[in-house]
Amino acid sequence: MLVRPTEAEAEKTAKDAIFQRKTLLIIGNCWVHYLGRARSKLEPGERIVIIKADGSLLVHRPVGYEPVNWQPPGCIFHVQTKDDVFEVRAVRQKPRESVKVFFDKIYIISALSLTDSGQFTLYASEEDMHKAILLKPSLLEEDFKPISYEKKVEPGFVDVYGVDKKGKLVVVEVKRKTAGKEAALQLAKYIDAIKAKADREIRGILAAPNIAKDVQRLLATLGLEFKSLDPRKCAEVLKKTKTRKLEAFFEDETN
Amino acid sequence: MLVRPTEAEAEKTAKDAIFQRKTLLIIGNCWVHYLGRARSKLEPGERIVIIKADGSLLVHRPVGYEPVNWQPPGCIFHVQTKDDVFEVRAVRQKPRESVKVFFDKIYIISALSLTDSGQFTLYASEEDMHKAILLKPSLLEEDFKPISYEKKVEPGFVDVYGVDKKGKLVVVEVKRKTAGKEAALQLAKYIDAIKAKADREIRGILAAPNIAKDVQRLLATLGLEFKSLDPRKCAEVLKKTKTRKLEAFFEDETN
DNA sequence: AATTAAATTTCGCCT
DNA sequence: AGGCGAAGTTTAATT
Repeated sequence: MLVRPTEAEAEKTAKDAIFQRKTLLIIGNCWVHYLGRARSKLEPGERIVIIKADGSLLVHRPVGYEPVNWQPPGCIFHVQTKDDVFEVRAVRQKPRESVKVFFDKIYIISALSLTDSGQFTLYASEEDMHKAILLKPSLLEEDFKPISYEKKVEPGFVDVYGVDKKGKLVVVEVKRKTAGKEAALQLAKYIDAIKAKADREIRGILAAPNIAKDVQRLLATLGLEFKSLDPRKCAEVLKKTKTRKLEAFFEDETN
Repeated sequence: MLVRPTEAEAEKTAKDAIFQRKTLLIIGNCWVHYLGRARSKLEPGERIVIIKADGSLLVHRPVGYEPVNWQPPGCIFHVQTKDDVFEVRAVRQKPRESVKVFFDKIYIISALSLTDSGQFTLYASEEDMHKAILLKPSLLEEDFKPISYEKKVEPGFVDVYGVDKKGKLVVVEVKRKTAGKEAALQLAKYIDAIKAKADREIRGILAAPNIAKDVQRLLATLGLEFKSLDPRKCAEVLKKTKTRKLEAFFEDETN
């Protein structure tokens, strides 16, 4: 790690770090040009720039969650110094775009060998909610029997598909947060598509923690139903139920 | 900036930085718990953690564009050391959620006073506006058919050149900002030049986000037309249009 | 405050 | 490689 390096030192550090696939951290005064899907210009200021081993680049201002400029993984980097300005260029193909970062002052440059094999787990995703319904169909309603999962029905994929206690077909659209009108419309779209093929009566259920204000009315208009479903409760169901059970379910599905 | 600080040093640095609204950078071995809209757990590994002046938090692994854990702006931070573990907790209200980062090794901790007032502009240049018209001629008017682009016509270059639905020649002058009288005069000059060669009736259209007050009258006098054209709308057209198409346009410029 | 729509969205899964 | 949908999406604009 170097504090207040010369351009030459910075250039060598950067080139070595990129070549050795280390994480490169640069803090300094810079300006940025981006050209690709759009085009942008960032006037000079002090920022944190990170270049990762996978070829991604981040330019972070002192405020904001999002990087002001960036490049997704897979870039090729070019480093050079010209007229006392240290330049890093990250070029991506497909889509063709480039980010150029120009430094006139570098406060810190550091090549880091970070080791990170730690597992990341996220609980209570929408997919978890699908699985929870499969494991415990009563979450949706009594005597609901799931038939398939993420079934393709032409406009896209039905989240959960099954029959109710009267044997009527049920299509379920699951949302992990407050369902907006797009969820209701998506469900309606699926139901229309299925009706067009099999001319049967079908129930459509929108399952989500809750629904936006006007959507209740929209659902009624479309002849659809709403069922409150809590993602946390789903996560608990998954946690309690042995993984084996889920595996067993999917085995049956695939055979 | 401290290298390999003790927990006590780290704690003091962190507390001071947060209190003084500096940017705090911590690199070390950590694990992370998140609880809020969802729930997540990240096992130990070496990462870069950034706490910004606006109360946002980022945990970056050595790969990936996105932070593995984060907190949007507006958090309240708590720092403490317990059992040789240095902990930073970021709490957000609405929605209520918290991220806890636990360090057992800190390689670098740095409190940065970054000054960044540089303007960021994401823009459609005048050239982008030309391209947008080529991609979607209806931006100018229905059934407009572009013929050429930046065509040389002696006094200079015509921005866009085409025919309208009646087959009449159309010369378009594009301006990214409010068009002044010089734009109108320039357009008139091009049209005169073309008329001198091919003795045909020609429409002249000045396309810009808007025009200065007097210029409307000048245009009428010169027998020219004005068409409101929003650069941002042009940028959207470019963005929406197939990336492949865009690549072709940008290919020459991204190097 | 809620909600709708866009983002240089990114990311993952599947055809 | 392309297409679709989810995301702890975030963010800006609109109601």
